[in-house]
Formats: sequence, structure tokens, C-alpha cells
Amino acid sequence: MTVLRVVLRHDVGARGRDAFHFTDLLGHDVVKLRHREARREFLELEVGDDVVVAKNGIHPLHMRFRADDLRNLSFRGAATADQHVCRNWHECAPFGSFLRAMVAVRSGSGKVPWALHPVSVQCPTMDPVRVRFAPSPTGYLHVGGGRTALFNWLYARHHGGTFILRIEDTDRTRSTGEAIEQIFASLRWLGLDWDEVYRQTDRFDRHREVAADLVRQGAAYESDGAVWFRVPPHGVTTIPDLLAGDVTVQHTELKDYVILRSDTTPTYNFACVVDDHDMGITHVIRGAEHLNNSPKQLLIYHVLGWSPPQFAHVPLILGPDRSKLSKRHGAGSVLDYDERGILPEALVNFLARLGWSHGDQEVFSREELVALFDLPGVNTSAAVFDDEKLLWLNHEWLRRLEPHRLGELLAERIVVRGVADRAAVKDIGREKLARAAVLLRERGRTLVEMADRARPYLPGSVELSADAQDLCTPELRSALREVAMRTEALRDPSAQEFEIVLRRAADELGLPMKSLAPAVRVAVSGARVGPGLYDLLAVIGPEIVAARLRTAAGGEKKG
RNA sequence: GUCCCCGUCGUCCAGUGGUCUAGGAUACCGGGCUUUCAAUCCGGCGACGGGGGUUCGAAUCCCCCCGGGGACACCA
Repeated sequence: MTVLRVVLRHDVGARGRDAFHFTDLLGHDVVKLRHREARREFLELEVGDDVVVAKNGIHPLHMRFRADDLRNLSFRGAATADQHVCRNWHECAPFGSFLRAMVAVRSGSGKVPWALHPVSVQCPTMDPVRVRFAPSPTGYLHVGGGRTALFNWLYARHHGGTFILRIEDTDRTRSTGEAIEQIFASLRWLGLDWDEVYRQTDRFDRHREVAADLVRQGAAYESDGAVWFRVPPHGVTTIPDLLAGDVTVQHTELKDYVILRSDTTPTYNFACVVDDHDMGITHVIRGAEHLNNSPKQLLIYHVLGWSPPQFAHVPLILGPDRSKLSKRHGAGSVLDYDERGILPEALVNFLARLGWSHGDQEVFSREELVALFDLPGVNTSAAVFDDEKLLWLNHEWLRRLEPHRLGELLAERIVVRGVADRAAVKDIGREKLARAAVLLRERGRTLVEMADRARPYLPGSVELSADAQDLCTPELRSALREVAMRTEALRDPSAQEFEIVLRRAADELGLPMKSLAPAVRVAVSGARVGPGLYDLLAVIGPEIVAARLRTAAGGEKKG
């Protein structure tokens, strides 16, 4: 048994929102401190001698304090249970079974000073986290689904839990095998590996069996060939959502709904409950569009006597028009981003930051995300997908990649984009590819942009635009010939050596670098803009440089 | 229409009653550096939806309004 100690230091701050609670992962034996007058600065939690969390901690166990449960606490002190503290979630150490806390309390609503009192809370031993991503294979996986998958995956990995992939293919008319393959490919590309995978269609017998139980006990009935769940006519159902807080729905708002279609296949709201239960799901992390389904599902848990998982409905991703991101917003498929030359590292980073944050940090590696991600950092408002920022992040990640790996990605892309064939790419070698990639990535935001500008680094000639040709006056042409000659004398020159050669040539020919440099650049690369000239020349190599200089100097249209 | 959720710069976030003349990022606009572009550095533009409360004090708590979104299927 681990003893945790929560110390409330000082009393500052209030946040009278139901959305902020302390809860354990299973929702068992939880305690909520009334947050009305909640005040506190931070919690300090300890496991044994190790302090495991302070403000904005990153720990796996969310303690939830409920006002009602406070009465069950043993107070060492004179406090009564209906005055207290604390809002905000916080986490305790992993797998604690006992919690001792110091809570700030006061015995009146007036200006009675706060006092610290110790409390003890019995916590159940935590079951390991089991979460699932449950896409419906009716189309490609778009970024909204990708983010839901990511959040689930991160949550599982952060807590050392299990990430389950469940294909929700109960709608046999709309589900396709192709879509399933797409989903697998998308998750693989994002780097979200799953520990278990299920197909709902494989479990129809089980669904029918549970439906029959429901009918037998009168909780469901058959009508017109379908089986309907009977919603209690009165009362309310409250979903304790980890993000939205308690969401209460009147039963009068709900209608009886179909759980088994007339073809005996189960529907979503039913199959989902049976499977989540059977698979031992501890946390249902899904898009906010499902919030309204939760009461229906909770009702089934109740009549079956099953304990429900914890729910966390994550905010939606919106398109530029502020409606839920969907296929009609264009490039929504996860794999489209691959095609656009976006790195999975960048998309993962971007998606994580849409609705989740860790202070002001913007760039996160996968490892950092696993270490830092947790539900308390997730916010509740919908976010607009901003392509510009994605591009910026992609550039950041391009610049962080190991050069040789980037070179390989570039090579692939060069071939795909038809900039050169595989043989030409192979010809320049791994080393040069990496060096070229390093130059290219400074001015390209995607692999596609890089590949499309890679021509100068590949063997063969470059095409000079008419505009570029104009740069080469007769005077410069002879200068280019001179530079070509001097270049040929070089053996594997570095950028510095190229600089010396050019400067000396310019000097001796009485030409300012301002006119020689652009001419050389255009002659060698075909473009007026690009990387630092000497770096460019060094990567391309003296042979090709000299050849291209001579071609340009010769005045032919094609080099 | 009904119910539910949400509401800080154009966009993404920080902010958990005083440290906020509101911070970071992106985008945009100037300037420096440079053979170009990029990177980088410096500077700038730019937000607490509105109204009432509570409080000595509110971006933060409460209420109303407004706005946005989502859900109301034998889709998931």
C-alpha cells in the first residue's frame, strides 16, 4: 500500500466550475471538494519520499473529490465536511491505494480564515488503463479521427496502458475493407501502434445475446422486427465527463432507440457499450460529437449492472468555416498530408497542440508528448485547423531531422515527383543527398517543395530561364569561363575554397561579387534564389559546376 | 425547433481573484544581417463577445443575453 500525501499550500484562487474535479481513474471512491469557495495554490503530492507532482503535474491518477464523499473521510481535526477547497484536477502518484490529504477548510462562509486539515481517502488499486480508438470504416481516416486516435494512444502510452483499435463496422452497407486498410495505413504512418485489434462484426453473437438479456428483463422490446431500448420515462442521467464536468440530461429528451436492427445487427450505441465493457475499457476518449450519446450508453450500463468507464469528450476540430471538420473541407485525410510532404512528426505535434497544451511550448517530440500528455491539459473548446501553422511546424521538424534520414525521404520524394529517376538519385549517393537536403530544408516547408527544387543537385544540366539568361552579359560570360577554369583545378573543394576562388576571380577580373555571384548561381542552379552560393557549389561538386558554367557561358539556350 | 457543449489577438494556446497597461506561437508589417531567398535578430499590428451581479479587487466566480458548434437515424 502506498501512502500519498496531498498538501494544500496557501489558499489562493477559485474556479467554481463543475468541470474541475479530482477523480480517480475508475470513478470509485472518489471525493469532490466543493469548489465554490475553493481556494488553494497547489498540491504537493508524495509517494513515499518522492514528491511526484506539483502544480500542473503530469501524473496518472486523477483524484476526484466529491462533496458528498467528504463525509466518509476521516478528518483528523475539527473540520466538518461541507466546507472546503480545491478545484482543478490534479494527479496523484500511480496506483496508490490510500490517499492522505491536507485540505484547506473553513467553518463559515464569511471571512473566516482557512485552515489546513488532514484527510484520509481510501483509493482503490488502479486497474491499468485500457483505451480504444473506434473508427467506422466508411471512408478514409481524416485528421479529426487522427487526433482522437492520437489522444487515446498518448493516454495509453503515458499511463503504461493498452491501446486498442476497434473497427466499428456494424453498418455493413457502408463499411468497406478498403477503408479498413486506409485506417491501418494512416495509423501506421502517424506512428500510432495498437496493442489489440477487434472487429465489431466478429462479435455480433455476443451483441445479440446481451440484447436478448435486455429483452428478457424488460429493458428492451421488439417492435417491427427491431429491438428497442426502453428509456425510463422520468428522471435524469448524468455523465461525469472528465473534461466537460457533469452533464445532465433529462430522460424526456431521450427517445427509445434501436439496439438491434431488423437484420439483427447491433447499432452503435449498443455495440459500443457491450464491447467497451467486455474489453475492459477504462476510459472512453472520443470526439465531443458523442457527448449526446453518452446518456443513452450509460443507461445500458445501468440496467446491465455494469460499471461504466470514465468519459472524456475532446473538443471538435473545425474547418476554416468553423463547422466540424469533414471531408467537404478538402484535404482531410491523414494520408493526404503524407502526399503533401508533411512529416508525421509534424502532424502529430500539430494535432496534439490542437486542444492540448503544456504551457507555452509549441514543439514536442513524440517522446515528450508521451511523457507530458494527460487529460488535465486538454481544453474544452473547439479549434480551427490552421494550415499555415502546420506548415511552420513541418519546417521546424524538417530542420530537426537527421540529415541522412532526411536525404532518404528527399530521394523518395524526388522520384515520386518525377524530378529525376531512381538511377539519377542513386547516382549522387547518400552523402550528397544528405548535404543537399540540409540546404534545401532551410527554404522549403514540405518535402514536396524540397523535391521540386532539387534539380540543381542532380547530375545533368539545368534549364536556364530567359530571365536567367539575361543575367549573363558578355562580360560575365567570360568571367564564368574563367571561374569554370579555376574550378576545374580544384579537388573536392569545400564551400570555403569556393568562396576564395570566386572572390579572387571577381577581384582579378574587376567585377563586384554583386554581379558575379548571381550569374554563377543562375548558371549553376538555373534559379536566382537558393542557398548560400558557396554551399551550393560545394554540394554540387566542381565537375558539374564547371560544366554548367561553360554551358551558360557558351550562350546556348539549354545547358 | 429542442437539448447539450463552447466563447482570450485572424488562427492555435497560456492564464485557475490582485503579479494582466493580458504572455507565447503562427500569420502579417517594418528594420538589421546577406550575392539572392530562407534562417536568424530587433521592432510593430492585434484579443478577454455584451450586460448585470459577487468582491476592496474579475479574463478568472454567479446570472441573463448574444454568438459559434454539436446532437436529435434500423450512421458511427
